[in-house]
Amino acid sequence: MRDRPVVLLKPAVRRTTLAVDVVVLSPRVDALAVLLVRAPSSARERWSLPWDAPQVGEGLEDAAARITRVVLGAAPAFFEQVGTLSDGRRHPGDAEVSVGIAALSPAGVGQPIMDAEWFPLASLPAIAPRHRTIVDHAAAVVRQRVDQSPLAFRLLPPAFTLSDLQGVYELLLGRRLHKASFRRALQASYLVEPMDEWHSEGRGRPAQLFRYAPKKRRGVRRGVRFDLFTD
Amino acid sequence: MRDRPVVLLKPAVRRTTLAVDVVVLSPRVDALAVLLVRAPSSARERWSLPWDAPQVGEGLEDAAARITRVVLGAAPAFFEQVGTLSDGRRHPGDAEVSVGIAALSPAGVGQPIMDAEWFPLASLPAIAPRHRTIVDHAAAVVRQRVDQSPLAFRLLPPAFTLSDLQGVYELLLGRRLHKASFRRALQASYLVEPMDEWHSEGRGRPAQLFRYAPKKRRGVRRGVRFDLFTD
DNA sequence: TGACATTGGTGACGAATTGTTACTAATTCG
DNA sequence: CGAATTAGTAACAATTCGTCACCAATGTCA
Repeated sequence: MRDRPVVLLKPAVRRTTLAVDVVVLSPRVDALAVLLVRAPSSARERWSLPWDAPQVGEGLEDAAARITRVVLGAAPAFFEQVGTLSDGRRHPGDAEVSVGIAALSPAGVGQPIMDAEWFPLASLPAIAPRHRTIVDHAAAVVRQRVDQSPLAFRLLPPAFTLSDLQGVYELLLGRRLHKASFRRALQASYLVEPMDEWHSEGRGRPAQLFRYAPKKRRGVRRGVRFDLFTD
Repeated sequence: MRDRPVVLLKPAVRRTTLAVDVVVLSPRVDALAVLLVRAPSSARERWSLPWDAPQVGEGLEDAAARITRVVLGAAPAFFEQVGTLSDGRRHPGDAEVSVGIAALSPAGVGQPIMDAEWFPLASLPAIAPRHRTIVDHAAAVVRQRVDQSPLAFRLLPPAFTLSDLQGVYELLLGRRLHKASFRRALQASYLVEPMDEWHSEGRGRPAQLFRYAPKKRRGVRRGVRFDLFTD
């Protein structure tokens, strides 16, 4: 055991500079995309995550919603904090502390303002080091939560086909899923309900539309799944 | 779609007051326990979470480690951020923003200082509202991550019996597990390896000691488990 | 000393779940 | 019309899971 400090803890708050950095994620063709904004020409990198300080009395998620509305024109369907950073890495506004927030937005909702653009997660331009860290955390958090939270449904419009849903899961998980298994598991979960509409996309059989409508789950308590460990 | 703002986003950092609030968790007899410190008599509640502001240049987890060392005399085995709060709820130091951090410490490590005490998670004394929120978040995060992360091993000494391990899982999950199933799943996961030591606790057959020694997992990629949804 | 209580540990079997194959259905294209 | 394409499902085999039953090694106590 280590030596005990002689003086007790005398806690005190400290003033610091704070920013909320938002990773807006949306499914694009064949990849998850992140919304970046063009930085002022004085900045070191051309692009950055949308960010701002929370206003006085404004919650962190409220700030994230406001920032997203400004750059996308629509509030995201879902938020999740992905971590608060106070390492020394560079931030575009030189904030000492950054709160990273992932915001999920369905495909086709909103329209980026002139100075904003979607970039596939796998091929981002250069951004400030702290923003890079935040994006990586956001991707990791979303991928890790995808089968514990209805995240996938937040990346789709209210009505969707099961193929759409499977496609989003495949995007998020980064691997192909087997159609029959996917549907059987979904069926058993009572998470969606069929609508009376069909969607025809040109070729092939029209697909039935579903909506996210989770029913009370029967208490399916299972044993420990060590096979789910991620690290 | 909503109206687009006429002015673009002009991001700027804002100065604010920051605190790191630590939820030190450790398994006690039959329950998870939280370490609380006695508050100055001027405070509104008698007890509070250990907290402080991070020093200049000190990372958030580093601050949590320092705070824990002061009150427990030992650094925790594991940290996890459980969320950053900027709601209006009251904080003992009136910080505008709190970073909540869960710190896991094995049973029997360290010794609380005179003004600190363990309380079972289920029967805490009155604490500031924001601290209450942070504790609840910490418990939820730990319970949710327990079968994705080797959290349980961080609540045990380096050598432990399988009954000990099962006990920690039962504490965290809040329900009994079946011995044979638990061991079979653990076996298949290659997370532990047996040592050449046995532990005799008085009555009953002595138990073999194991250590946490995760082997490379064969890529057991499975289908989506909708049955794991927590909300 | 020898039953018995207590805790550790495992084989085995039926039930449930999962991975896969192979099929049917409904549509467009040429 | 038939081929191509996408949607949807029945059914079978392989695997995993929940449980029961049992054996092993120790302390307790009559």
